[in-house]
Amino acid sequence: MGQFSFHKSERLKKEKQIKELFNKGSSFNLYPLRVLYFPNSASERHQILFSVPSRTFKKAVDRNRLKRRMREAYRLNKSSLLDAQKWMIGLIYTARETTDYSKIETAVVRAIEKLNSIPPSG
RNA sequence: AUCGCAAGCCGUCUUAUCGUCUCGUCUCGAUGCAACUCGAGGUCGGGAAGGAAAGUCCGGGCAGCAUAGAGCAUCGUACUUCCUAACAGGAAGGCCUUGACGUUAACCGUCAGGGACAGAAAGUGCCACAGAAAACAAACUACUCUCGACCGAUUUUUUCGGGCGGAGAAAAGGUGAAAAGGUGAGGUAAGAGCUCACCGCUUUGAUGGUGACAUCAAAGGCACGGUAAACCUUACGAGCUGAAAGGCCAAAUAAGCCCCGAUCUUUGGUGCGCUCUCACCAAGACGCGAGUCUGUCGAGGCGGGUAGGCUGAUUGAUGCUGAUGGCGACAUCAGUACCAGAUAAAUGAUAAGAGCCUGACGGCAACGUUAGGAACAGAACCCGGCUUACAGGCUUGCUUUUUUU
RNA sequence: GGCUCCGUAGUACAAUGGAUAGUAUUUCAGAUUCCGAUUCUGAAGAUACAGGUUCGAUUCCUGUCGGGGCUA
Repeated sequence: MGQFSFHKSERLKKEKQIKELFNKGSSFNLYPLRVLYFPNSASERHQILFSVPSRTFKKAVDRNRLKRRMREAYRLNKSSLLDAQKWMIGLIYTARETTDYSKIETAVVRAIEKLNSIPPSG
């Protein structure tokens, strides 16, 4: 598996895991994103989900484009995420207007740096 | 050539690097006698959003449930004929209507639009304000005198005027969206379809047309205001629920408790929203009885458990090309193609170039340089329509202005 | 994905098809007060949008736009 690939198994799909992430996970804001994280016990890999609220973006085209940009930024930068702790990560787009790819990429890079600075729990 | 309108069609492309989904193929691994099974992968090959994928406004396919018959209710549709699997869709036609042009006193004709276009002489309701009156036509004002008595003038008779009573008639009355056939002539005390001509209306008949309807003729004499996108009537149609439907596999099962209702025979219940017919079903004990207990059936709640995968699901009323039939929507036949299949949801990111559009500069022009822009919008079981959004381009028709022959 | 309901002043609600769209509150101005509050007087402010039916539409019909609710 190449270092820039992004396979299905790296996505967070099970409803139980998603509920666990939203109920027990910690979070921080990093414009234009909000990052949720929680230690992952079910998988050997980091797993991530991307979300754009339909309340703020009514057209499906806009939602899909933002999710694709977030996913692309994570795919190209995920190799810098340390493997000491396996995380479940949720990236939620909270800004009210669309932003271009470069701004999303810098936000994702800073989010990964912040996750690396968190010490692994027990 | 230019400006606008309508209809139809198209609605960016190429390359490089990294990456996603899917089908095939190959390699490796697992189980194994063997694999058609499962998993991982590849310098492998093919494919991957739209004209509206949107809104969810109609109609079907497909699936499950329900289904004894009749009537009613409810919902929908509404000029005619045809197309279609079906439709509130489409085609052709009829009628009404708006505008322009032609000719004119009009009728009429041509062209371009619009029309939810059954029934108002089956019944009910409503018609504000204004107006005499708003719906069985009657009252009021005004009108007339073949009438009556009275008063005044003249005063012999007669004649004139006035109000009162009576009779006639429904023509006039500033309103209003709408005023009870219209115009003209006759007629009359005054008038009136009272009579006549033309127009309109109604009825009947004939002819043409599949039909909506049209044309012609005769008769009736004016009754019949508008509103059905008010209730309603008539005709026709409709069982309900939607892929979170449904099927298979795996996993997990849980009894129990509470509460309400029904239940034992001249009655009650169930069966389709209601009624009728019809069919089917319906316990024991105690007690005179009311009722109580046990049981059965049904609805709800508490409690406890599972919510993962496969299928449905991408070959179809399918697309393209041609021929034939039809005014046309469309149909038939032949050939050819396989063209997304995701499921916390796949098409992206970066860079370069070509073409397109706009502005600026240079140039007579072709064109060049430079800066910017590229719409509406993302499949979610599948089709046929409708509606709405849309940068830019192409074709056809009509129109405005201008030039040449 | 499917079903369903609703759009009236800044806000919460009214209004048989009949014209000036009403009530409360809010805002503004004035009066009262030494200054405020309260109170009084006056003013401003709306039928989501576009068509149609009707003499006349907030109301009836159709289509857009927006919002809410339900649904394993």
